[in-house]
Amino acid sequence: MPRNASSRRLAARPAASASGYAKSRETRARILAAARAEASESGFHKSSVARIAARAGVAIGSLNYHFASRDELIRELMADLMADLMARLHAADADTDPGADYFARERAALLAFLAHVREHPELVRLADEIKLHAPELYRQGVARWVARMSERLRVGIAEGTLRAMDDDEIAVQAHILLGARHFIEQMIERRGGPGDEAVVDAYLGLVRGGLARVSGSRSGRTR
Amino acid sequence: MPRNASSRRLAARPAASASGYAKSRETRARILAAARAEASESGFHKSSVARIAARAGVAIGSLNYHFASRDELIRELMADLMADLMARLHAADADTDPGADYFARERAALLAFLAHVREHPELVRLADEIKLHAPELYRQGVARWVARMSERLRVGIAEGTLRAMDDDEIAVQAHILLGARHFIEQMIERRGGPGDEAVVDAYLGLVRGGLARVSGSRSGRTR
Amino acid sequence: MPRNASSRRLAARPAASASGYAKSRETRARILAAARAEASESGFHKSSVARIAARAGVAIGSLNYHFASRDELIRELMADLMADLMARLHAADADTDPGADYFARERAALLAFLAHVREHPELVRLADEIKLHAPELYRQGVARWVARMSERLRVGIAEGTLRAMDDDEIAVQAHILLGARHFIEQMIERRGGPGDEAVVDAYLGLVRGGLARVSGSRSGRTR
Amino acid sequence: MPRNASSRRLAARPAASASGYAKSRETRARILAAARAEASESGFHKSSVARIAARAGVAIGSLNYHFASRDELIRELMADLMADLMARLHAADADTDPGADYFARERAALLAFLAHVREHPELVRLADEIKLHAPELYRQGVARWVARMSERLRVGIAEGTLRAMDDDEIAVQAHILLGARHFIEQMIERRGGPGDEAVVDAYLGLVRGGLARVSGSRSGRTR
DNA sequence: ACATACGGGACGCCCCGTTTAT
DNA sequence: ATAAACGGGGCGTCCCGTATGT
Repeated sequence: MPRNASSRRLAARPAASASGYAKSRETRARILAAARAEASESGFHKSSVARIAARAGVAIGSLNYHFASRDELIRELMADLMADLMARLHAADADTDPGADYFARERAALLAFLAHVREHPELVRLADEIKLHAPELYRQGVARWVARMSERLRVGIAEGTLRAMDDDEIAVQAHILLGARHFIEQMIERRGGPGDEAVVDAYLGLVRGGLARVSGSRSGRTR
Repeated sequence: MPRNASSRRLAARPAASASGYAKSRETRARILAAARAEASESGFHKSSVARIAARAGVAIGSLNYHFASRDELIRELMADLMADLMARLHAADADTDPGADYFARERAALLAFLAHVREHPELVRLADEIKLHAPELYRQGVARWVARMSERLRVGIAEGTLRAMDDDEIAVQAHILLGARHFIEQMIERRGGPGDEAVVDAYLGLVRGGLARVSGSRSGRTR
Repeated sequence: MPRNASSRRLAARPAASASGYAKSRETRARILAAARAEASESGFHKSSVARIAARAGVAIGSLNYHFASRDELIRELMADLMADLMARLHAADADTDPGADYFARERAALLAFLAHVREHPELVRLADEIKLHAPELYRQGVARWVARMSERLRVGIAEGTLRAMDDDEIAVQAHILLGARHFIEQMIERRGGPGDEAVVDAYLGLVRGGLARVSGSRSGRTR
Repeated sequence: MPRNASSRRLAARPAASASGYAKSRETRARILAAARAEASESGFHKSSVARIAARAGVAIGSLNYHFASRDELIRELMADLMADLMARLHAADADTDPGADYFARERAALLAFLAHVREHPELVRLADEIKLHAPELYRQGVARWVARMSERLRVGIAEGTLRAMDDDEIAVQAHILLGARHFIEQMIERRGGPGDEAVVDAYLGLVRGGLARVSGSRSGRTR
């Protein structure tokens, strides 16, 4: 009587990668693209396999052929998205003028990042969903991001732009800077608020010199 | 969150508030409590009315009697949670020594907040879920939070602890500080990382004096 | 992400019996009747909940309200069928003339049983399916059946119609007689074969005197 | 068993037998073996083509290449199993001492049969499944079995061990004996019951002399 | 008024046997 | 002989509306 008793995993499914068949890869890609489109519109958790299949123009069974389950598909999609996001940040860093100092580099990267987010506003929501539904994946992305930022902080210190910090403080600051960025996304959604540049400059003002009033007789704001 | 868009209105239901009947209020409260418990364990979107009813020990129909729909119940629950969170932050602020300066007050409030989050770790996840499923609600909470923090920044400026800022910059800084807090939650989840105090102090170090190396004749880290 | 992770059992469902609501009982009965009709036509394993619901004239959701799952419904149906079958056999026994001897009683009961099977030919198939899909249930039925037949064998011995047997042999003989009955069902399906009475008499001939040739002039059990 | 009734015929497929290609025959055999293993573990109706293919280590399409459909594969498998079972019984008969009388021969054959069933307990269940899903096949097997047993009854009569019977009674008795065997399988599953020999002897006791009490000096059939 | 019992469908996912392309 | 794609159901879950007490 038990209908789902055994549930042994079925073997047959493509080698998950590098299947020699061009068509297969293309279909797989089409499915992933459709899933991404769906998720962008309605979020991951609303993306039913039926809708994804319909949008991809394939039969529902094909999803099951290429992905063991909806979860696996969604998870792969999430991983892809995180990877894209990381790659994008990477690229933003790489484009910055190597002659500039830490703050200038940071400014350029930040603006590039904001521009990207503006072009793909769904990314913010999707990232939040990843945080919710696949925390490890999200944590992983954060870890990589933090590692990268820590590295840049170290460069800033080495070149004399930033004050000295030990490793622990570097890690903490990297996290905090990330948090700030995280919220910048939100802030720029406000209609009619200050533009990207004003926001970024305010942020960099904080990072550069803090908020404390400079004591002593004269000014000397660092900038 | 909205599960189906129809939402035809139905006739009889209690005046939604201030029903004079004690039993009714109690049942309503039991349902909300059960829903909160469910959501804490499995998140809002997994909290089915059936499970909530079972946990509350009432019939499934009672939910529909007291709340027009699952969505309305969830929404009310979310609002409650946000209110609680705000109240908590309020309280944290109120407890701080009024004689201290901005940074000292901020430190105390931040530690109190972290302690609260540590005691109720589900709050972080639930807040994220609210952000996802009821963005306006979340935005609302953020707005209040930012307003509060802006006010405190102004106090700090007035008392001479913080440097002068115009309204726009105050708003931006308030958002950024919020973002930092937001991420602090994440960071303290790291096993074996630095303790709460170290994190908070690093954060305050950034806020106080920034990260730039202090040029000029003498060093003088601001701290 | 996991969709079916927890699967905690949901509370709400009728008290399974003696619900005060007449309508409920009737619906439940209608569902069971529809399921029985379906199973009679196509067997248990082909009876989909959709078809049963359609035949019963209720919505699919109602099945789930009255029965936790298809399995539970089918199982209850199987139990009912076994109970019916047992009751039928009981009745057949009860109807027999108490003055007759063991063989006469057995003959009457057997013919009654065969008549019942002829009227409800699906019973045989369904019993086989029960044996396959719910062996414990089947075993249970067999146990009761054997107990009953053992009792009758004892009566036959006590009244002097049957030879003496110890308990072990009684049990074995009861099983064997059951097996014979079991096959009688098959045999009478043969088109154009001997009629029920001939079959039963041949069977009783075996049970009475065995197949061994009566050696010598008089009796002489071969053994 | 028939899963969908369409069964449109398709073109190319091996000549179904005697394909000259060694590899082909071997693959076919591997598939059948895998199917038999699957069925032994989980029964025919749970044996999905996917699982069979996985177990056989061939692509899922190969099944359809070698067998027109799942049904055909299962059917062939069932036929094989029945043939094996018949062969086994044949062998059991052949091994018996030709000098012995009917009862002794029967005893030996029965014990051999029981031993075989004990070694391959899945056979009972599979036979039941065949009965359910492919009744004609089962009927066929039964017919052959009965023919064989009738033949042996005739031999027993001819040699003077059994009493005289006309053809009809022989057929009926053969069926009944078969039924008894059928149930013996069940009985020996009982834990702690009497051993095989005791069961067989009780059975033969019944067959030999019946259950009626031998009255007085002379016979006195009760009826 | 309050609470419950009952019934109704709409999806959701996944599995299955099969047919086209390679 | 395989890989890839197909579409049909299967079952379970869910939220809601209505009828029915109390």
